[in-house]
Amino acid sequence: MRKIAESTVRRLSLYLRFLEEFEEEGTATVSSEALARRGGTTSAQVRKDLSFFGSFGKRGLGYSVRELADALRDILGLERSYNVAVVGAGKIGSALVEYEGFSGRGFHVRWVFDRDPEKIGSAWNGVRVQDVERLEAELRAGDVQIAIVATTADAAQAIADRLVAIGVKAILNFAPVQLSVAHDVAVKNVNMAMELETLSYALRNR
Amino acid sequence: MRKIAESTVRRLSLYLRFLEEFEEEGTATVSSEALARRGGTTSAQVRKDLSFFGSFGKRGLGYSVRELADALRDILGLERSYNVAVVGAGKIGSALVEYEGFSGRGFHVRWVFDRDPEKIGSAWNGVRVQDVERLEAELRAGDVQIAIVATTADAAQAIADRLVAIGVKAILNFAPVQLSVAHDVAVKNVNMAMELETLSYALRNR
DNA sequence: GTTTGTGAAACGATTCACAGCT
DNA sequence: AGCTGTGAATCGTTTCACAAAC
Repeated sequence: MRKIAESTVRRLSLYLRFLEEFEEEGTATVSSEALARRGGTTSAQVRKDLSFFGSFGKRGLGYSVRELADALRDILGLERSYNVAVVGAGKIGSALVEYEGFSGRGFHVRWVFDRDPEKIGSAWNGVRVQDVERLEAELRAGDVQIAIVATTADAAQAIADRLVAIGVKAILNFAPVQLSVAHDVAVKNVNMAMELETLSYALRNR
Repeated sequence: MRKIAESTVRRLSLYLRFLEEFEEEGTATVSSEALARRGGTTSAQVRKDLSFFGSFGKRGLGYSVRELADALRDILGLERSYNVAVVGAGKIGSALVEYEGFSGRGFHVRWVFDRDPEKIGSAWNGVRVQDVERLEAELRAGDVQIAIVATTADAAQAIADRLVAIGVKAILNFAPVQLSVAHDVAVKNVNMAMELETLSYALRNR
């Protein structure tokens, strides 16, 4: 399949959210224009994004909200469900485990690891915090698809190496370091300090 | 000043982090090549990014780590400090308040607001959680530059409207909605479900 | 008449490649 | 000799504009 830009995939994910809102509102069809307005983009952009994957609309009519939402879930791989492991039971890890938006979309946190003996053994949202030493033992047996690294900066690379060795192919990294991994592993970085710095830059020029 | 791409600003922020690492390691000068390697980009990209703001290196030699770091802090607006208000004292809000990476970079959380009476009055990291009804009263008096919205999806837009009315010009939004604000207000969205969905898409094609 | 789907045009970002400085 | 700074070339993304479908 042709390579799709990251920006396109992010917009598809946005469109899906809007379609679900439309669905709740009871709207049966939408035009590319209506979707674009809600997403702060243009109708041509919406149509181009969709055109990479097929044709989902009816000319003169627009898109069936239900059908397009199903198509997007299929494109994004969201009909299946994912087993997620969180490494690092700090505040961020804890926020993620309890985050509603995950399980509703098929992302199930099955494991939480930490190295702090104070935390090991406590249960979070029904998931027991385990010693990070047991990472390999637990995850090799289980069927983990996605790992979330929410450790300190200095521990993150070593954890990533261990996750990759186990066979994890997708990592969401909250530690403020650039992880280096084999090129067939997908890494997404969320760096809150960096986000604030781009805001700082934006404020500078006002 | 010429408009700079968001992607460029994000890389500058990354370079700064690397420069600080080099500084700790005691390295006095770096080449664009060395910076590029650490950031997973190219030397030409590094030089081009910097060239938008001036010329900071010495031909044949590279960049002084100290000088370039200072220049980047200046460009990003990080020599000043920011007063930050967090709205929404859930898990995410709490993670942010205690996040080390913020105060070290001049982002000081001075206010935390919530509507839950159970939370109001408790102190977080030395900051007392206040009733969100007092948002205007508190922030008009204080000098707030950046607001972090960490409320539920349904409350976020109303909070954003109130923040903008007070004069806030920069919002970091963790609620999974697209905020609509006046065009002179900078909004950065961090949407963890969306990040996981792009990982889901990445896994699909392996 | 309305709205899609899509080549072509315009725009923007990255990479190349080299002159110029140290 | 080594590395920066930068126009020019390339590559990728977004916008335009319109023929085709309903």
